[in-house]
Amino acid sequence: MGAAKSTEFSIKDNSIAKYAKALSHPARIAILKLLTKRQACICGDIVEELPLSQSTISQHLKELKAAGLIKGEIEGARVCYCIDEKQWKKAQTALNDLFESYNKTNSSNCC
Amino acid sequence: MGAAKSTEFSIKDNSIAKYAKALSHPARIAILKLLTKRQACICGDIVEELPLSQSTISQHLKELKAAGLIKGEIEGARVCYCIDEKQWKKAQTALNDLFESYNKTNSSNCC
DNA sequence: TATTCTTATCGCAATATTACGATAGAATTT
DNA sequence: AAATTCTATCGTAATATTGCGATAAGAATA
Repeated sequence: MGAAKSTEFSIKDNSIAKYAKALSHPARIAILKLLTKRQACICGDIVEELPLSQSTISQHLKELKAAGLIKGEIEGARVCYCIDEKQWKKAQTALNDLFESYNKTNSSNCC
Repeated sequence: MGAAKSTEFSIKDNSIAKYAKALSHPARIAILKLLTKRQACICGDIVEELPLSQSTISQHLKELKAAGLIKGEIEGARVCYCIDEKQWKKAQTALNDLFESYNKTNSSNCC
Protein backbone atom coordinates (compact mmCIF):
# COMPACT_ATOMS: atom_id res chain seq x y z
CA MET A 1 0.00 0.00 0.00
CA GLY A 2 1.06 3.54 -0.63
CA ALA A 3 2.72 2.51 -3.87
CA ALA A 4 2.30 4.83 -6.84
CA LYS A 5 -0.38 3.80 -9.29
CA SER A 6 0.92 5.79 -12.22
CA THR A 7 0.50 2.90 -14.66
CA GLU A 8 -3.25 3.13 -14.21
CA PHE A 9 -3.30 6.56 -15.80
CA SER A 10 -2.69 7.71 -19.35
CA ILE A 11 0.74 8.47 -20.73
CA LYS A 12 -0.36 12.04 -21.27
CA ASP A 13 -1.62 12.55 -17.74
CA ASN A 14 1.60 11.08 -16.42
CA SER A 15 3.60 13.37 -18.65
CA ILE A 16 1.82 16.48 -17.41
CA ALA A 17 2.23 15.30 -13.83
CA LYS A 18 5.93 14.69 -14.42
CA TYR A 19 6.52 18.24 -15.61
CA ALA A 20 4.43 19.64 -12.79
CA LYS A 21 6.35 17.60 -10.26
CA ALA A 22 9.60 19.10 -11.48
CA LEU A 23 8.09 22.53 -10.84
CA SER A 24 6.62 21.62 -7.46
CA HIS A 25 9.41 22.94 -5.27
CA PRO A 26 10.29 26.63 -4.78
CA ALA A 27 14.00 25.88 -4.99
CA ARG A 28 13.54 24.39 -8.44
CA ILE A 29 11.47 27.38 -9.53
CA ALA A 30 14.25 29.64 -8.27
CA ILE A 31 16.84 27.60 -10.15
CA LEU A 32 14.87 27.79 -13.38
CA LYS A 33 14.44 31.53 -12.97
CA LEU A 34 18.18 31.89 -12.53
CA LEU A 35 18.83 29.85 -15.65
CA THR A 36 16.35 32.05 -17.45
CA LYS A 37 17.42 35.46 -16.24
CA ARG A 38 21.15 35.27 -16.61
CA GLN A 39 23.82 33.37 -18.41
CA ALA A 40 25.20 32.05 -15.12
CA CYS A 41 24.31 28.45 -15.60
CA ILE A 42 27.34 27.31 -13.67
CA CYS A 43 26.30 25.04 -10.85
CA GLY A 44 28.48 26.86 -8.32
CA ASP A 45 26.78 30.15 -9.08
CA ILE A 46 23.39 28.63 -8.33
CA VAL A 47 24.69 27.29 -5.03
CA GLU A 48 25.84 30.79 -4.11
CA GLU A 49 22.50 32.35 -4.93
CA LEU A 50 20.26 29.95 -3.08
CA PRO A 51 19.97 29.19 0.64
CA LEU A 52 20.65 25.49 0.25
CA SER A 53 23.74 23.35 0.46
CA GLN A 54 25.70 22.26 -2.57
CA SER A 55 24.52 18.67 -2.31
CA THR A 56 20.89 19.70 -2.12
CA ILE A 57 21.19 21.98 -5.14
CA SER A 58 22.86 19.18 -7.03
CA GLN A 59 19.93 16.93 -6.23
CA HIS A 60 17.40 19.49 -7.44
CA LEU A 61 19.39 19.91 -10.64
CA LYS A 62 19.31 16.16 -11.08
CA GLU A 63 15.53 16.16 -10.83
CA LEU A 64 15.12 19.00 -13.28
CA LYS A 65 17.41 17.10 -15.62
CA ALA A 66 15.46 13.87 -15.14
CA ALA A 67 12.27 15.70 -16.06
CA GLY A 68 14.05 16.95 -19.16
CA LEU A 69 13.62 20.64 -18.40
CA ILE A 70 17.34 21.36 -18.22
CA LYS A 71 20.54 19.93 -19.57
CA GLY A 72 24.08 20.10 -18.28
CA GLU A 73 27.28 20.42 -20.20
CA ILE A 74 30.65 19.70 -18.66
CA GLU A 75 33.07 22.60 -19.02
CA GLY A 76 36.29 21.40 -17.54
CA ALA A 77 35.83 21.06 -13.83
CA ARG A 78 32.54 22.89 -13.94
CA VAL A 79 29.13 22.06 -15.27
CA CYS A 80 27.06 24.54 -17.21
CA TYR A 81 23.34 24.04 -16.82
CA CYS A 82 20.67 25.56 -19.00
CA ILE A 83 17.08 25.21 -20.08
CA ASP A 84 16.37 22.51 -22.65
CA GLU A 85 14.39 24.63 -25.06
CA LYS A 86 12.58 21.79 -26.81
CA GLN A 87 11.38 20.14 -23.61
CA TRP A 88 10.65 23.51 -22.09
CA LYS A 89 8.17 24.26 -24.84
CA LYS A 90 6.74 20.78 -24.59
CA ALA A 91 6.12 21.29 -20.90
CA GLN A 92 4.62 24.70 -21.51
CA THR A 93 2.27 23.29 -24.13
CA ALA A 94 1.29 20.28 -22.05
CA LEU A 95 0.38 22.40 -19.06
CA ASN A 96 -1.23 25.15 -21.06
CA ASP A 97 -3.38 22.66 -22.96
CA LEU A 98 -4.74 21.43 -19.66
CA PHE A 99 -5.64 24.94 -18.60
CA GLU A 100 -7.06 25.87 -21.98
CA SER A 101 -9.25 22.78 -22.19
CA TYR A 102 -11.24 24.26 -19.35
CA ASN A 103 -11.28 27.80 -20.65
CA LYS A 104 -12.69 26.63 -23.96
CA THR A 105 -15.56 24.57 -22.59
CA ASN A 106 -16.24 27.15 -19.92
CA SER A 107 -19.97 26.95 -20.45
CA SER A 108 -22.01 26.32 -17.34
CA ASN A 109 -20.30 25.82 -14.05
CA CYS A 110 -22.46 23.86 -11.68
CA CYS A 111 -20.94 25.32 -8.49
CA MET B 1 17.03 18.00 8.58
CA GLY B 2 14.71 17.13 5.77
CA ALA B 3 12.36 19.92 6.77
CA ALA B 4 10.95 22.07 4.01
CA LYS B 5 12.72 25.39 3.56
CA SER B 6 9.90 27.13 1.75
CA THR B 7 10.21 30.29 3.87
CA GLU B 8 13.62 30.90 2.34
CA PHE B 9 12.09 31.44 -1.07
CA SER B 10 9.90 34.20 -2.45
CA ILE B 11 6.14 34.23 -2.10
CA LYS B 12 5.85 34.08 -5.86
CA ASP B 13 8.12 31.06 -6.23
CA ASN B 14 6.20 29.32 -3.48
CA SER B 15 2.94 30.13 -5.19
CA ILE B 16 4.06 28.67 -8.50
CA ALA B 17 5.38 25.60 -6.70
CA LYS B 18 2.08 25.23 -4.87
CA TYR B 19 0.08 25.15 -8.08
CA ALA B 20 2.56 22.79 -9.70
CA LYS B 21 2.41 20.50 -6.70
CA ALA B 22 -1.35 20.23 -7.05
CA LEU B 23 -0.79 19.14 -10.65
CA SER B 24 2.04 16.73 -9.84
CA HIS B 25 0.00 13.54 -9.66
CA PRO B 26 -1.67 11.82 -12.63
CA ALA B 27 -4.81 11.12 -10.59
CA ARG B 28 -5.24 14.82 -9.96
CA ILE B 29 -4.70 15.60 -13.63
CA ALA B 30 -7.34 13.01 -14.46
CA ILE B 31 -9.74 14.54 -11.94
CA LEU B 32 -9.24 18.02 -13.35
CA LYS B 33 -9.82 16.73 -16.87
CA LEU B 34 -13.06 15.12 -15.73
CA LEU B 35 -14.19 18.36 -14.12
CA THR B 36 -13.30 20.13 -17.34
CA LYS B 37 -14.83 17.79 -19.87
CA ARG B 38 -18.20 17.07 -18.36
CA GLN B 39 -20.62 18.49 -15.89
CA ALA B 40 -20.25 15.43 -13.69
CA CYS B 41 -18.60 17.13 -10.79
CA ILE B 42 -20.19 14.77 -8.30
CA CYS B 43 -17.55 13.13 -6.17
CA GLY B 44 -19.07 9.68 -6.61
CA ASP B 45 -18.82 9.96 -10.39
CA ILE B 46 -15.13 10.68 -10.14
CA VAL B 47 -14.65 7.65 -7.91
CA GLU B 48 -16.35 5.49 -10.54
CA GLU B 49 -14.17 6.79 -13.35
CA LEU B 50 -10.80 6.42 -11.69
CA PRO B 51 -8.95 3.30 -10.50
CA LEU B 52 -8.59 4.50 -6.94
CA SER B 53 -10.59 4.01 -3.79
CA GLN B 54 -13.13 6.50 -2.55
CA SER B 55 -10.95 7.61 0.34
CA THR B 56 -7.98 8.19 -1.92
CA ILE B 57 -10.02 10.26 -4.37
CA SER B 58 -11.39 12.26 -1.48
CA GLN B 59 -7.84 12.99 -0.39
CA HIS B 60 -6.82 14.14 -3.87
CA LEU B 61 -9.89 16.37 -4.02
CA LYS B 62 -8.87 17.85 -0.68
CA GLU B 63 -5.45 18.72 -2.06
CA LEU B 64 -6.85 20.30 -5.19
CA LYS B 65 -9.16 22.30 -2.98
CA ALA B 66 -6.31 23.32 -0.67
CA ALA B 67 -4.39 24.59 -3.69
CA GLY B 68 -7.48 26.55 -4.65
CA LEU B 69 -7.91 24.96 -8.07
CA ILE B 70 -11.32 23.50 -7.31
CA LYS B 71 -14.23 24.19 -5.03
CA GLY B 72 -16.91 21.92 -3.65
CA GLU B 73 -20.53 22.65 -3.04
CA ILE B 74 -22.69 20.45 -0.87
CA GLU B 75 -25.82 19.26 -2.66
CA GLY B 76 -27.72 17.31 -0.09
CA ALA B 77 -25.84 14.11 0.59
CA ARG B 78 -23.55 14.68 -2.36
CA VAL B 79 -20.79 17.13 -3.08
CA CYS B 80 -20.43 18.83 -6.42
CA TYR B 81 -16.88 19.72 -7.31
CA CYS B 82 -15.78 22.06 -10.04
CA ILE B 83 -12.92 24.21 -11.23
CA ASP B 84 -12.45 27.51 -9.43
CA GLU B 85 -12.25 29.72 -12.47
CA LYS B 86 -10.46 32.62 -10.83
CA GLN B 87 -7.74 30.52 -9.27
CA TRP B 88 -7.52 28.39 -12.39
CA LYS B 89 -6.58 31.43 -14.43
CA LYS B 90 -4.19 32.60 -11.72
CA ALA B 91 -2.42 29.26 -11.85
CA GLN B 92 -2.35 29.32 -15.62
CA THR B 93 -0.83 32.79 -15.62
CA ALA B 94 1.69 32.01 -12.90
CA LEU B 95 2.97 28.96 -14.72
CA ASN B 96 2.83 30.51 -18.14
CA ASP B 97 4.76 33.56 -16.97
CA LEU B 98 7.54 31.27 -15.83
CA PHE B 99 7.70 29.60 -19.22
CA GLU B 100 7.44 32.86 -21.12
CA SER B 101 10.17 34.55 -19.13
CA TYR B 102 12.56 32.13 -20.79
CA ASN B 103 11.06 32.35 -24.24
CA LYS B 104 11.41 36.11 -24.22
CA THR B 105 15.05 36.28 -23.20
CA ASN B 106 15.87 33.33 -25.38
CA SER B 107 19.02 34.98 -26.67
CA SER B 108 22.17 32.91 -26.30
CA ASN B 109 22.03 29.55 -24.72
CA CYS B 110 25.39 28.57 -23.35
CA CYS B 111 24.86 24.81 -23.66
C1' DT C 1 53.12 15.63 -8.00
C1' DA C 2 50.45 17.72 -4.36
C1' DT C 3 46.86 20.79 -3.51
C1' DT C 4 42.75 23.00 -4.45
C1' DC C 5 38.43 23.57 -6.79
C1' DT C 6 34.08 21.76 -8.52
C1' DT C 7 30.31 18.68 -8.73
C1' DA C 8 27.98 14.07 -8.00
C1' DT C 9 26.83 10.61 -5.02
C1' DC C 10 26.33 8.00 -0.60
C1' DG C 11 24.37 7.53 3.87
C1' DC C 12 21.37 9.10 6.99
C1' DA C 13 17.40 11.49 9.33
C1' DA C 14 13.14 14.06 9.18
C1' DT C 15 9.08 14.78 6.91
C1' DA C 16 5.57 14.34 3.25
C1' DT C 17 2.90 11.75 -0.02
C1' DT C 18 0.14 7.99 -1.59
C1' DA C 19 -3.08 4.48 -0.79
C1' DC C 20 -6.47 1.72 1.50
C1' DG C 21 -9.91 -0.09 4.84
C1' DA C 22 -12.71 1.14 8.57
C1' DT C 23 -15.64 4.21 10.40
C1' DA C 24 -18.33 8.45 11.41
C1' DG C 25 -21.92 11.55 10.25
C1' DA C 26 -25.16 13.67 7.42
C1' DA C 27 -28.83 13.12 3.94
C1' DT C 28 -31.91 10.24 1.42
C1' DT C 29 -34.78 6.36 0.73
C1' DT C 30 -37.57 2.52 2.20
C1' DA D 1 -37.48 4.57 12.42
C1' DA D 2 -34.32 1.65 9.93
C1' DA D 3 -31.59 0.93 6.13
C1' DT D 4 -28.98 2.86 2.60
C1' DT D 5 -26.18 6.22 0.18
C1' DC D 6 -22.52 9.53 0.04
C1' DT D 7 -18.42 11.80 1.51
C1' DA D 8 -14.77 13.08 4.94
C1' DT D 9 -11.66 11.65 8.18
C1' DC D 10 -8.84 8.50 11.07
C1' DG D 11 -5.39 5.08 11.45
C1' DT D 12 -1.88 2.68 9.36
C1' DA D 13 1.66 1.10 6.11
C1' DA D 14 4.65 1.75 2.18
C1' DT D 15 7.20 4.78 -0.36
C1' DA D 16 9.06 9.30 -1.86
C1' DT D 17 10.98 13.78 -1.01
C1' DT D 18 13.91 17.08 1.18
C1' DG D 19 18.09 18.28 3.27
C1' DC D 20 22.75 17.94 4.95
C1' DG D 21 27.53 16.37 5.85
C1' DA D 22 30.99 13.40 4.28
C1' DT D 23 33.26 11.70 0.65
C1' DA D 24 34.68 10.46 -4.09
C1' DA D 25 36.44 11.65 -8.49
C1' DG D 26 37.79 14.56 -12.17
C1' DA D 27 39.97 19.01 -13.54
C1' DA D 28 42.76 22.99 -12.74
C1' DT D 29 46.44 25.07 -10.33
C1' DA D 30 50.60 25.59 -7.66
